[in-house]
Formats: sequence, C-alpha cells, structure tokens
Amino acid sequence: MVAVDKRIRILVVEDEEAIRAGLLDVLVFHGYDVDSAATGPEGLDKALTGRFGLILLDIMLPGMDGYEICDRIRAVDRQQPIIMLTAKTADEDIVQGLQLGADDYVQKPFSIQQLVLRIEAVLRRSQVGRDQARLLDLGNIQIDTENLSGQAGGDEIQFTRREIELLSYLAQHADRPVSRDELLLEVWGYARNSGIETRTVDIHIAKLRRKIEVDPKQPANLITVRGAGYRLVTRD
Amino acid sequence: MVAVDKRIRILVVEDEEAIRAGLLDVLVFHGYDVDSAATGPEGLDKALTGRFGLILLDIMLPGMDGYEICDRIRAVDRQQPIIMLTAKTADEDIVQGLQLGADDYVQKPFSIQQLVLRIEAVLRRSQVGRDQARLLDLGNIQIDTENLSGQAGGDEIQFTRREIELLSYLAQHADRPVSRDELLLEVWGYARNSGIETRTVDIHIAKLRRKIEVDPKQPANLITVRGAGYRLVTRD
DNA sequence: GGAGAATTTACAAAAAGCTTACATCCACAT
DNA sequence: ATGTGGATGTAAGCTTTTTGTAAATTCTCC
Repeated sequence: MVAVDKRIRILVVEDEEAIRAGLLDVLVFHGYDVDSAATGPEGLDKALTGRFGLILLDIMLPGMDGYEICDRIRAVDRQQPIIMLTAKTADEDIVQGLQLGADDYVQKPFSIQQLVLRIEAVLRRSQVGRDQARLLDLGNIQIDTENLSGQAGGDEIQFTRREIELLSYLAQHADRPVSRDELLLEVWGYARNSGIETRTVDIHIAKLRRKIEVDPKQPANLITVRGAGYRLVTRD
Repeated sequence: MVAVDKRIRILVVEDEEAIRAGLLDVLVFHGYDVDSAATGPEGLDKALTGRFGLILLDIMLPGMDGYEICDRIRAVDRQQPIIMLTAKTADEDIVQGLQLGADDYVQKPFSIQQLVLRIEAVLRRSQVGRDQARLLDLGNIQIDTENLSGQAGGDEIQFTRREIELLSYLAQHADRPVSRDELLLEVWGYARNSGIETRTVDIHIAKLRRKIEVDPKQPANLITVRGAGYRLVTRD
C-alpha cells in the first residue's frame, strides 16, 4: 500500500496465540517490523526497552491489563503512539470510558483493512507532529472527536462541532493559555485584531464547562487566565 | 491490500476425506490456489496465519466446531470472507440463526455448480472493496441483503435495494458517524462536494427508521449526529 | 402503461451559533 | 478597605444552519 523505506517497528501485546499470530502475519505483510509479547509484564518491558513506532495493546492480558501498561508507558514517553484493541463486551460502557488514554482504539472484531487504516493514520499523525489526536483524555472525561461524543462516569455526552474544534485546539496547546484572538483566528477563522467585539468564545467556553466540568463554577480543566485567554489542563 | 498474486487462495476446512479431496479438485480446476485442513484447530491456525481470499468452513469438525472457528477468525478480521457448509438438519431455524456470522452458507448436499456460484458471488463482493456481507445482524433485527428482507421479532420486513445498500454501508462503518457526502459518494455514486443540494439521504434514513426502529421518533440504532452525519449502532 | 421506488420540492421543526445586555469578578490605585 | 475600570460570565432572544417529513414528481423495470 505505502512504500516504507525505513521500516517502522510495531509491538503487538496480545495473549491469544491465534490472534497474535494473525496480527504478526498481517503487519509483516504490510511491511512493518514486528515484535510481540504475550503477557502484560512482558509487554511493558519490551515497550519500555525497545523503540517502537507504534504499540498495539490488547486490554485483557495476563499479569497486567492494557490500561495500566498504557499509563506506565505514557509516564515515561508521552508521545509514544498506542492503539488499544478492545473487546466488545457486555459492560461496554465501562470499556468505552476507559479505553481512552491511547491515541486511538479499534474494537474487536475488526477488519484488517480498518486496522491498517488506523495504524497509518496514527503513524502519520505522530510523524507530522502533534496533529489533533482522535481521543482526548481530560482525566474525568474522555472525548472522541470523531464521534463528537464523550464519556464521563458512564454518561455519554454529545458535543457540537464547534465545541470539539475549540476543545481540540486547546488540547493541542494544552497547559498554555490561548488568547481569544488566537482562538477566533484558528477555530473560527476570523482575521486577527479585526476589531470585532464578540463574546462568542466566552459563550462556547461556558458551554464546554457545563459539559466537561464537575463544577462549572470552579473549573478544573478549562481555566481562565485573566488577560491572556483560556488554558486547558490535561490529566489530573 | 496489495494483490501480489492473481490467484485467489481458498482454505477448505473439512474433516471428511472424500469431500475434502473432491472440493480440492474442483477448486483447483476452477483456477484457485487451495489449502486444506482436516481438524478444527488446524483450520483455525491456517486461517489466521495464511492469507485467504475465502474460507470454506464445515460446521461439524473434530476439535473445534465451525461456529467457534468462524468467531475466532472474525475476532481478528471481520472482513474475511467465509462460507459455511451446513448439514440440513431438522431445526433449520436454529441453524439459520447461528450461521449469521458467515458471509454466506451452502447446505449439504450441494451441487458443485451451486457452490462455485456462491464462491464467485462472495469473492466478487469482497473484491469490490466494499464487501457487503450477505447477512447483517443489528441485534434486534437480522437482515438478509440478498433477499432484501429482514426479521424482527417474528415479523418479516421488506426493504428496497437502496435501503439495503445504505444500511450495508452504515453497517460496515458501524459506530462511526458517516456524513451525507460520504453516503452520496459511496452509496449513490455522486461526486463529493458536487454542490448538489438534496434531501435524498435524509428521506431514506427516515424510511429505514420506520422499518427498523421500535420508535422511529427516538431512534436507537440509526442515530443522527448533528453536523457529522448518521451513525448506526450495533448492539449484540 | 402502470406499480412501486427514488428523488425533488417545499415547508416545518429543531438545534446550534451569535449578539446584545447586563451582572460579576478581579487587580490595582487610592 | 474600598472604589474603579477593564475583563469575564452568562441569560435571553434572534439568526442561521441543519434535519425531518409529507406530498408531488420523475424514474425504472416489467
């Protein structure tokens, strides 16, 4: 599909023999360099010692589950691209809510085609720089920018496109205050310093706060930096 | 994704020596590359490690039955074309219900001619790229795309061609909102951004809702994602 | 040529976005 | 502390965009 001159290394962490073997085969066929691990601890060890362009992480694993592995990898390398492989189980909500923290996820059963597409998308994003990730994890809420939806404590929340765009932009520049002018330019496409006097940004910030903050009156994630703009705090 | 070899590889999983040998002969004669397995585990192993354009799967197998093999293949690759070979039993309904999960099924005893026709049909569908499986399972309703019919709680529902095509496309991209543009392109074949102003998609969505939703006013399966398109929810 | 299907038209309803208006908050000078 | 002015929060109403759907029209396949 894509000519890969420098081979990209992918780590597959999956305990089911058959699935692991299948994935290895497919990935090698697509020109990737592949390593694998069958247990949680082994996966974490390889993830931390090896240098992988991408890690495919099953959630149900012996020894240590995928969420923990993901967290511990992220603790060391925040940029490490990770795709979670999630089973579509009965307690879908829980899975849904927790499966974030990764760059993307693929639900089992998945088509090879879909998996490869997602892999390429994640790799592309990680190489270009930090483009907007599909999944945003704000600690108490997880957001799927593709579905315009989010999960907070089992509840599903719907967002509008503007809200997602605003949130994505803030997330891309997390922990730094972003001015209204910059937001108007980057999210709304208005010319900078156009003299336009509008409260639009504030209104949208307020709407977002009502959706993502536990106590909108005392924002924990979407912080006002007086005179400078707004700052999004990621991770608690 | 990349066609390395023109010849299509078919895996035959069948324990009865005579039938297996016969199938091999016929398929080779028709120009396919054929591999075979005589037991369930062997079949699963080959299915997952080899790359087959199609898998013919007997149901009664030593070691592991065809349903389980099918499920486990699908756990890795949802798109893998699979045809089940089923014996004609008394309780046909049960068989009917269970054999969803395969792309198609052929009842034994079958004629060679019929089998080859089915094989070609499945391969054609899978090669066009958008491989619409013949059978769709939306949880509360099962749809046979070939008969343009569906079953919901004992009632039979008739669909039109467009409705099925629309539903199939949404099913292939389940749980993700699909835009009108994409639907117009993929289902209707209109050019994207053609500036065409049409409510056709909406109309068909409305018709589908009336057929598949318990309460069309409050859709549970065919969800509107404002500003993004429509999303089909598959609940099993 | 007719029946059912697909599409367009036309309008209603709903949701999102934006502006206005005013309340409130905060930093700072007094 | 206290007043002050600029910055921020937000309710209410208006505008625009998007979606739902009935009805009329066109298309298509026997």
